Amino acid sequence: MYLNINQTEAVNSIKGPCLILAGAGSGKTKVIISKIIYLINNCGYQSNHIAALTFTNKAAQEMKNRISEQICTTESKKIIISTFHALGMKIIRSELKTLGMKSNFSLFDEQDQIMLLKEISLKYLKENKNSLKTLLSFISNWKSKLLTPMQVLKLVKSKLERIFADCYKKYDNYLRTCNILDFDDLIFLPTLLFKNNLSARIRWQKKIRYLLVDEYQDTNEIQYELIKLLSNSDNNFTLVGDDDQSIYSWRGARPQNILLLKEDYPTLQVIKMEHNYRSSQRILKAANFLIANNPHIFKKNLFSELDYGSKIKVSITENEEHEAKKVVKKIISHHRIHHTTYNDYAILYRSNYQCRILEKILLHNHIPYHISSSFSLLSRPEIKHLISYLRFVVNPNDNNAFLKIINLPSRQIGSVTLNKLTTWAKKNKKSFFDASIDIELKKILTVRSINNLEKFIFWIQSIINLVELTPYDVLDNIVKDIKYEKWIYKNTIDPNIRTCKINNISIFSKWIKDMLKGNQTDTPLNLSQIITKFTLRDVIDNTVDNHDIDKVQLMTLHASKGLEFPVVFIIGMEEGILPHYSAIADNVDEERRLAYVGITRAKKELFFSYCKKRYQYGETLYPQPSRFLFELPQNDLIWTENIQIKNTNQLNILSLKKILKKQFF
DNA sequence: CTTACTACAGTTTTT
DNA sequence: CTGTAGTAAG
Repeated sequence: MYLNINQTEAVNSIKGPCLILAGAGSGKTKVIISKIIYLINNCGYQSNHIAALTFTNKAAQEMKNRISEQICTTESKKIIISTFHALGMKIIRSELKTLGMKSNFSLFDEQDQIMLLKEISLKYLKENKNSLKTLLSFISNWKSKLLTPMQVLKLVKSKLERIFADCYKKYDNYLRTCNILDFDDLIFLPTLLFKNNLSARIRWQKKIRYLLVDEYQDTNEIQYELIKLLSNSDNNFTLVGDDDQSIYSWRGARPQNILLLKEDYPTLQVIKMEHNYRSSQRILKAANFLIANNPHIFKKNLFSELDYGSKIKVSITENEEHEAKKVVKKIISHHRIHHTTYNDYAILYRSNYQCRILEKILLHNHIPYHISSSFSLLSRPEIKHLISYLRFVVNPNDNNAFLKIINLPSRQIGSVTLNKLTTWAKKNKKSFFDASIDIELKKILTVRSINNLEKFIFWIQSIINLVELTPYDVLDNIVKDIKYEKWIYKNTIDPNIRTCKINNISIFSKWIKDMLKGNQTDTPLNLSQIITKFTLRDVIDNTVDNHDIDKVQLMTLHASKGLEFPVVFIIGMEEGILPHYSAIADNVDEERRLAYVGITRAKKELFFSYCKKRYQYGETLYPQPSRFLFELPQNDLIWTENIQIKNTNQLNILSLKKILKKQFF
């Protein structure tokens, strides 16, 4: 692999802490991969002593793929390449004893968290999904500052904070007693462990002798702490980041971590990579113009030596359907003229819902496309439901799973029975499952309820006894016993959706089969591991081999980070969409970085578009073009029509409503 | 206890 | 507009 001077320096700096400030398209992944190979081949590191961390599964997958092209699979498989959360999971699983945990824990996703918090906060907060989300983010933020409920309770200032802190305490108690973890715990527990337990810390420092972190600007406080704790006395690690691509501050990411690093490690080597190998000069110029409107931590001067390239087009469209049609039409003609492949094209958007209309138009025109959403199959209700069954089988204390499966399919156990059950269980501090087998409870239930409940318990016990079988067989038995297909048949009217759902189930069970097969070298995954992998979305999509099939790529701007495409369309360039309503008042910088990420994905051609008219929730809006369009070098743009910049007093009603809502909240 | 209807809220991004 | 959650009738 050819490397330039800076890249070579970045690869060769293996003694002590090393920070690489890598601009978009400067060969960041290439450097990480080269460095890993260098460590193995030239520096005597064993591959199982190297860990590379990323933030998204997609990035981890990409890195795995690229590294297995370079070295043999047996070696590349030993390298830990995973997300922070997946590494946390690995640490927790191997430190169960030290942590005093049982192996059959459940992992809560956001929906589970909300469900639980709703229950907990019932007394304090009005039923309001918004306040639940706020509460959740408070708890998450506390956890990412390594604060326990007790510590938080001492710190609280306002009344509301006090309520939130109480909820945090209850929430935490609940999780611990039911043997449940949430996403934050996957970082929290290992960090706390390493802080308090030196031998555990040394154990892992010996295991991970060289640490690399991609997208370092996205680390939050606790992740930074974890990196510190994992690095041994020599501080041999490499962090790669770009503050202009920090787009996860809503998840607690702190780009300032880049600055802190210099204070914490005075010997830090800082290497800048400013040569962009991806985009035409014009595209890069546009990106630089845009991002110049943001404050900067480090000065950076990104340059390209490629052709100047063709002009950037801004297409003004009538409405969202017209917009989608224009994009698709452009792809068709471009494809024909330039003899490209379909996967040369990417359509990027701010929010997921924007892809629906595109999907419709693409389908209509028989253009192959692939939507990378955050794993669609696993978010389908029929699959989530099955996962709940599996979760309950592994951890019968998982009350959320219990509630989700108890009456689906209907077992004649309705809200009356469940209310009695849950209140009794709470009063007696038992899990719902333990409560259902308790003789005391039966005194307050009707005979019919008792019978129905006993029938269920008897059955689920028989399934629990199957856990020694393969996870695949467990699932198979559940699906058969609850006559799931029949139930779906009965409850789905549309025959297409019906087949789709039934098909999803077989895909799902095939996945489990594949996961068991794929790991034959190590000990096979158990059911608990499989479920947590699903919850973390840490699965490879085998249903479509995206690399072989030629498809137009559709994804959110967030999902596009780290990828590149010859031709990029960014749609919905409107005030309210990009920048998003919720950010217009206070966080435009991050939206700008988002636009920056989108622009820098493009290698050769870039298209923007926006609608003059848009329908949302049945309302008609007349959005203004995004301010970002005006921040670009106008000489490099071609607008499809002359725009009259309207009086911006004419803020549309919806955005006004949203802004007001936000301020009052 | 289930079904069917009505109202209502909601779309930011990910592990 | 669409999907969900809560309510009233069966």
